[in-house]
Amino acid sequence: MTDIVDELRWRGLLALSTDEDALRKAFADGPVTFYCGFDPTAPSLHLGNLVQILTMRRIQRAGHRPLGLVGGATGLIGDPKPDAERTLNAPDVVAGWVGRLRAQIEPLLDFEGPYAARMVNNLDWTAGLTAIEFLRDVGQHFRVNKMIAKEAVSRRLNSDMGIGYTEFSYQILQGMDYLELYRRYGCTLQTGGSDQWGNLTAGTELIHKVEPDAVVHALATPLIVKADGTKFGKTEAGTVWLDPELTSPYGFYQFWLNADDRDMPQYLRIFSFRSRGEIEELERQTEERPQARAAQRALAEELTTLVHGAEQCAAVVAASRALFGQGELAGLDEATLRAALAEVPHVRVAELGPVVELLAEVGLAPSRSAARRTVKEGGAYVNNVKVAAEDAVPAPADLLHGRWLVLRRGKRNLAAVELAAPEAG
RNA sequence: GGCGGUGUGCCCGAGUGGCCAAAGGGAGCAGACUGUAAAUCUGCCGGCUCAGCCUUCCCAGGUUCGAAUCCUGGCGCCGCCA
Repeated sequence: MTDIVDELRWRGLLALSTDEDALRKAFADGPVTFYCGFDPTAPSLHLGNLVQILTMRRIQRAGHRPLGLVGGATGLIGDPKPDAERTLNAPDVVAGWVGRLRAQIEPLLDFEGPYAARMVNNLDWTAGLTAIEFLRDVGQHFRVNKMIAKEAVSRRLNSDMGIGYTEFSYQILQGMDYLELYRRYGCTLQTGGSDQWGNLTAGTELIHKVEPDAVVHALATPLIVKADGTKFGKTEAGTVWLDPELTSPYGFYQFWLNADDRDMPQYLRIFSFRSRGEIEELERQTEERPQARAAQRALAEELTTLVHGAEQCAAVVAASRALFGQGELAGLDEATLRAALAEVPHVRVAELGPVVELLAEVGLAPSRSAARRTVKEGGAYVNNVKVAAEDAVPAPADLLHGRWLVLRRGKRNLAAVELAAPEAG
């Protein structure tokens, strides 16, 4: 059996750690209770958070106990960003987000058996704390000299905007979390992104001070850097969220399917639960037959199934095939067509207007002027047939099953138009 | 509080009275090529009832036949001084 540290290293998930040999020994000596925190700063987690959840899942599978922490308290304060002050969210909003994040993390961890996971909320041990207790009992262990040395804090201190006391205190709260989890559950490892390194070590340092005998560790995953230099986890539409309301399962699947070949080895290792042999085989296929996109398909299906379920995954795979199948739209039965179109932007009209109007209405073009340009450039399609004239109007005969039109702009921007059924009687 | 500077389209940035819907770059979009990838080349890149018209250059007034460009007031940002 492979050592989990070796595996994480092979997968490129190990950017920083406190003491690798000590950590390796701890893993070997028996179940390690470890935690990773997620702050409710939005109604959903995103792909960056998914790296952390899946890393927890990996460590759990290697025989260790995860604590999934949702930051009901830290989410009220805000982790300092190097470039800007965060806006504070209302307590009831944050509380609502706590519940949503929990629901996203839980299905990805195992809550049964000897290595059962547990969810915790740091509001539980901070809400009742008085200001005096906080300053005397916790504050005394933190040296401001060290606190201002942390990357995000020092960047802000050296900028014109400075940093507010609220955000400055963040690392104390996160340090307390680790100490609290050490005391409550014997937690001896915290994982997180490398941007969290300062916060991770704030915790280990605090524990070393107040629990001299404790041996605790921290482990950070690297920032994912794409081959083209752009930020990972974003599309033109913005952040890729785990919540199906914010990013449709179709959009989620398409994100992976459209990944750059050069990023595939990295993505497979970080996100896939396939064996090393299978991953290397997929990497080989990408090199030999890139046009088949075997790795993209495999990873897209694996992750869509994991996050959205097998049923949703099958639906979006079918939808993608139907919508990108070469001109076979007319051959699709209505149920398949309807399911496929449910995955793309959709508009219902009472009568068929010009193509330019439909493109703008369904959102494929930001304005009619832009839609007109697209048609002029030959980038607009109705049912996979290029629109030739600027003033073209779809004919009733173009309707699939008497009511559907598939609009496309460019190669991959799809939308559906549905003709509302005529008034009965 | 004083003095000086600055505010242009998604971002950076040129433009100091008409030839300005506004140079150039970046981002983005489309086409060719392809594999729903990357790279490259070409075109586009305020809106509209599109060979024309309408609304823009921080905001509000003013000068002028005509203002992104000049004047007055306001607001924001930056720097130096107190």
